[in-house]
Amino acid sequence: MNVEQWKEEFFLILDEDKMTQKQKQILLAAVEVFAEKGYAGASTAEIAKRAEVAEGTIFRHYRTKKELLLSIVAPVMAKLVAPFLIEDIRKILDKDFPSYETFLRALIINRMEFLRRHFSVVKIFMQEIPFHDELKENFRHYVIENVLTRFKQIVEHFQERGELIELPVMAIIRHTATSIGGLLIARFLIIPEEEWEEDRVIEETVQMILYGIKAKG
Amino acid sequence: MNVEQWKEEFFLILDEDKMTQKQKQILLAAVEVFAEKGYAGASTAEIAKRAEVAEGTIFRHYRTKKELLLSIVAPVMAKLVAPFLIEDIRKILDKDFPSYETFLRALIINRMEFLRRHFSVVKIFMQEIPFHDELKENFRHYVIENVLTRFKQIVEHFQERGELIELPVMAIIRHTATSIGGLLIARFLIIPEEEWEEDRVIEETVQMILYGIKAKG
DNA sequence: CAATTTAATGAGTAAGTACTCACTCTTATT
DNA sequence: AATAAGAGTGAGTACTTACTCATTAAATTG
Repeated sequence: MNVEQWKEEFFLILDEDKMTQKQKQILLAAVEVFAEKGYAGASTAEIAKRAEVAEGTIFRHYRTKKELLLSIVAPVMAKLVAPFLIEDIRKILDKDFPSYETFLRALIINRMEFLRRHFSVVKIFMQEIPFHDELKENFRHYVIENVLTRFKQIVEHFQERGELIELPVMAIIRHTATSIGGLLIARFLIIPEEEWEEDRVIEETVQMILYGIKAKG
Repeated sequence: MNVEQWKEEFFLILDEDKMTQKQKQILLAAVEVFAEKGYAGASTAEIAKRAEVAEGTIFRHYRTKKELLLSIVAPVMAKLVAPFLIEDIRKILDKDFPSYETFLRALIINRMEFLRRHFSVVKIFMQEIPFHDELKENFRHYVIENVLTRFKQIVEHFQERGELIELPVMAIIRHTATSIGGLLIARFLIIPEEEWEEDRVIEETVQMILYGIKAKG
């Protein structure tokens, strides 16, 4: 995966201007090593070496190794829920998303773009979640508070309009999220080297989510 | 999660009889610590302590820490693909699985039972896959060789019979696996404490996979 | 340009780390 | 009961770990 690809975007999330050159090198190297070996398996010595920086410099900017991890992961996690941060989702519905299908398509494209930019950091985040209570807590708060409540509104909206079946809202959300997540994992984690016709697989996925895989008639 | 629950089954996979009492304690403790802190974050000192065994005893039975990890993970991985190991899947189809729906339902129930028994070890396995090439290689071989080829046969079979839509086989497999995986992750990882009406959510999942979430008419 | 703050260094430290080994204890075999 | 073989031990080893601190270099300010 190409470092250059997400580098700029990554520093747009942090406030890059207030960082020294060496600090940027440290973050870049840390992302690399954390993604490769995991937090526990990564040594500050190696991060320093790859950043071409003295080990002490790391601890001038980050008091502990864990603080370094959080400074990488936290801002990306904040952006992870971005598409659900819209103040009043109901104003967006019908206008921008006249159907669940339109919404679905936009969501998939949006999340694909996000992962293309921040894959390394998201990978670190997912790898480390089981071992750090701060991450777990933070994630639960973000997801439940923002994503889940908005997502519920959306599903209920289209259920009221008769476009979605009357299964439990959580079941529909789970199935939608799961199907999109599966596509993203296949695309970026399992077989990233394959030539993906993204437009086609997105359409296939939308179709399967909405109409299932059973033949009609 | 309940240790007692999977303990017996776990030792059925290994050949328990040829192990000493202390060796069993070591394995049990290792599973516990690996699941909690990850491989790199787990120290042999702590494993020994929890197993109530001297640290040297661990290395009497396992030459390295990694050998200990593999001895836990390998046999469970072998069983992971069990439902697809049937010699000739075509003999099973139509007789035991007259429809994809029947097959789906059986698969979900089977995998749920499996996870209920081996959740800790599967968790370790999934946590460590990114960091150990042996695991990655082994998994790829098992999955591609066994699961994928059989699964392809099954999907093609029901496509020929006109029960499944004519999307690419891999797309259908991905969507099926993804939907089941999502259910299992929600059930055992994200909200295991919730009271799950398993029969109901299984039926919901089967329905959504086959018919989607769009209302008819 | 001098003064002061801030960034960067790398040798040093105490607390781990996985693993070894000479030894003892237990169990099975003759 | 004597012998052999394996299981279990825990102090010891060489090495790595995250983190500190006195010192030097660079940048910022009056």
